[in-house]
Amino acid sequence: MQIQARVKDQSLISEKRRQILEGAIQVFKRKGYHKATVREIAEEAGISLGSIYDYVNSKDDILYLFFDGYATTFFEKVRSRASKIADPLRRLEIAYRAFLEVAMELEDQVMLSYTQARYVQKDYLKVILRKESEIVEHFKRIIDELGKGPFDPFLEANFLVYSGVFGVLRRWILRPRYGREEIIDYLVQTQVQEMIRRIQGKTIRNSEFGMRSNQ
Amino acid sequence: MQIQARVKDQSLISEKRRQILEGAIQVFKRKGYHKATVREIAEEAGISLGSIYDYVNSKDDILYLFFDGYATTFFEKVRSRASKIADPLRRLEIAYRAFLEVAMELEDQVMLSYTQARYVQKDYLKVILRKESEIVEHFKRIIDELGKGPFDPFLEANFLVYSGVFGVLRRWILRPRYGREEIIDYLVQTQVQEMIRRIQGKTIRNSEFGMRSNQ
Amino acid sequence: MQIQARVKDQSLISEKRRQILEGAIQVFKRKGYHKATVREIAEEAGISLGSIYDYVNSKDDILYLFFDGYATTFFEKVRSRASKIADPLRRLEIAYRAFLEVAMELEDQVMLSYTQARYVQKDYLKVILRKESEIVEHFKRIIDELGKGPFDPFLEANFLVYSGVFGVLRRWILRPRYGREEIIDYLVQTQVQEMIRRIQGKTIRNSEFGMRSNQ
Amino acid sequence: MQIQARVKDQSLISEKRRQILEGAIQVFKRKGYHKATVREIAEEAGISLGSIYDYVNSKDDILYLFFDGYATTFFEKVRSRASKIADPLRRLEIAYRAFLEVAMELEDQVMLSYTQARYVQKDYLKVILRKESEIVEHFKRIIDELGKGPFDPFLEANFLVYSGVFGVLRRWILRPRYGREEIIDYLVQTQVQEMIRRIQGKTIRNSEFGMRSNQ
DNA sequence: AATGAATGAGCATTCATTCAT
DNA sequence: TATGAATGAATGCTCATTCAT
Repeated sequence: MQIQARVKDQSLISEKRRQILEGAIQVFKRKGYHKATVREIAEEAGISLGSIYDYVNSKDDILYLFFDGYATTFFEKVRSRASKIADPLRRLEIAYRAFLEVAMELEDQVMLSYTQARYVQKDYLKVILRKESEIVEHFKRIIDELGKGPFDPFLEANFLVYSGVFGVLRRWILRPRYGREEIIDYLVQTQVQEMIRRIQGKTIRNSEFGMRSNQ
Repeated sequence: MQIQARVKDQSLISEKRRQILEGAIQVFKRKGYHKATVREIAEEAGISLGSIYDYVNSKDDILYLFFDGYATTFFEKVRSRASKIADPLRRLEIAYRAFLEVAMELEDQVMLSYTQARYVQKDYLKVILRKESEIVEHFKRIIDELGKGPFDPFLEANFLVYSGVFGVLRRWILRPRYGREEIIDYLVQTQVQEMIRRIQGKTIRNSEFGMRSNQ
Repeated sequence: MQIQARVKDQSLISEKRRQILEGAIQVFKRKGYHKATVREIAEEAGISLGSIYDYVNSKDDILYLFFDGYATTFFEKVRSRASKIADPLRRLEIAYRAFLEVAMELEDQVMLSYTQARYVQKDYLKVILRKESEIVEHFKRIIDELGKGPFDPFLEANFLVYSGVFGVLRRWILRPRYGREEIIDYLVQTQVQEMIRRIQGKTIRNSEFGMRSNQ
Repeated sequence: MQIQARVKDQSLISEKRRQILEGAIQVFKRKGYHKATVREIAEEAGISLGSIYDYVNSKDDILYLFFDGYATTFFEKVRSRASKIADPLRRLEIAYRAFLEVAMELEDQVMLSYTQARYVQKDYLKVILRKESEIVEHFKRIIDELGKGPFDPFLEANFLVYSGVFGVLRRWILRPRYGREEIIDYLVQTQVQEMIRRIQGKTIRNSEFGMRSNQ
């Protein structure tokens, strides 16, 4: 889905749109999509109000661009941390951990994505959902390699992804009590480890499992 | 938190507010809180525009009343299905199943609750969150009775509740593929059964576990 | 100008209208005619909202009734204090002093009358102005008896009446500094005494002039 | 007290505000502040409804701007006609005459100022009253130079100013009968001349007094 | 390409008035 | 007669979008 711009220079378009999105995210974070005004976004982006419409056709477009950029970034970040480790058990853990870390890194965007999704126009929504489902597919492929378990792997993958944003979506209740790592460990052990057990009947011991992937 | 009404008759207030909320939920479902107009809510509720303001002081109040009613109803429904069964293992399963069923029953409201929560005014939000956390407490108490497990029971309870709305929040992707019962069974078995296992080290066999609680 | 009432009983009408006006004056004082709501007037009057419309046809009517009542009361009060003293010099002073005292007594109504007059409907306005001009006529007649002076007596009478509400209309600046009597004496001596001097060429000595008429 | 504008260009702001005020005064004259709608003001001002809010934050602001502009203009006009004549007797007469002429020149604004003053917001009111009291101070200073009279000079100054708008506030009754000059002469002779007499014991003969100051 | 002033459709809210009980 | 719930026209204000410069 290509958004039309009045301006021709492609590299200028990318640069300005990046600027606009940066501003928009700040404003969306503060007040959500609806209460955000284009004026405020322009100010936050350090661009003139009129100029926004040289790069975007409507306020809706900004939301779409946000989702589009977010989905792309998210997926790329997760994939870039994918390991080449052959062992599918470790691969799943590492991929999930990467997902959790990226979700926390982009927590504002994740939050926005889950609360503002319904406001993108129908035709845009499809594009976004297609992108979002790539991440589910990514996990499904890894799960498939584990072998056949008692549940449909697509369902498992969907729940895994859903579980992965628990720390972000419930942060207002979790944050004051639990540290980032605590939540990550909890999720890795209760979701990934148990998924592996139920598919392969194996229990991975803590000594070899649950180590932080970074550092 | 009491919402003032211009009208005195309490039973009339309840009745009209119910009517208003019914209309509001329809409209919120279609367009979300912000795009919903009070006019449209009035129409949908079969009440005149001006009359809405006899029962409610602002559009914000309608959102608050929705959340308040939703949280109360939800909790009551879940609690009303609580069993007197002494066995804490079965109690947890039955409570969780009840939660899942109520969430699906009230799916529109659950959905709204998760996407529109940020739009309630700050002072109202506190009241609502207090109510919502009761449900977490409810599960925490049941979990506590299982004994001491490897994770903080409040964290476990929070995740359990979060997992319980998976089927609703992801319905657009799950619905076309999986039936209600399939999702319920999946969640009961992967979340409750495995939680029990990790706390008590017991595995409940499928033959005695995972049966539908209704019928 | 007769205001129609839905109710027949004349004495009931008078009584209720008095009640309504009492409430209305309180509210008008607080917020002026426009910001006063009929609901608030009803509350203040201790009468039901709907019932107001049994005695009055519109909010405008209330304003008219206020002016009508005010003008009548004012004139009657001033006239009732008129003396039978034959000396026209003393008569003028006594009448003016009576006017000042009544204006201060009814200061809220005087104030309302001067600030809200423009909001009565055109056809009502005529009736009110006719009544108000009676008071000017009253003074003109007294002035006429003084003899022929250098200025048109109607102009003199008008200014006299205008000067008489100085203490009320400027009370926010005068009140903190000057007492009631101080203002009255100032006006009597500068307006009445000098008017007499310019008409009759006489100066009334303070010993025989400027004494308070009451007590 | 500075009113914020969305627009930056100061000279544009002045120009448009002038335009808005011009329109507002027309509408206020016709229906008073409350019945005036912003829509109507916009039309009368030849500006779009939305644009009004680029120069003003609320309808209240328009009223404030009116008062502020009026008080400033009035004072400047009066002061600009102040003479350098050393004789304080003549100075008082000339200043009063200037006041009367300005009041009649700005009669619509004077009228509005006296009837709509109560509708400005509290915090704005202070600013306006401070400005208005400058004119009283102006006269008090001139009176002070006449010497010590029987009454408090601040009280005298206040009444003088009050008397000065008689012709405007009572125009509906005076206008059909008396000309502008007739009213001016009446006020000058009865208020200023007699004030001088009572302070200095002098009578200024008509031959040297009461001549029009212009032409 | 960039700017920001101008536009007006759209919305929440108020309140005089009506009318069923 | 009295009551107060119901009605909807009217109004202040916002904000996405356009367009002249």
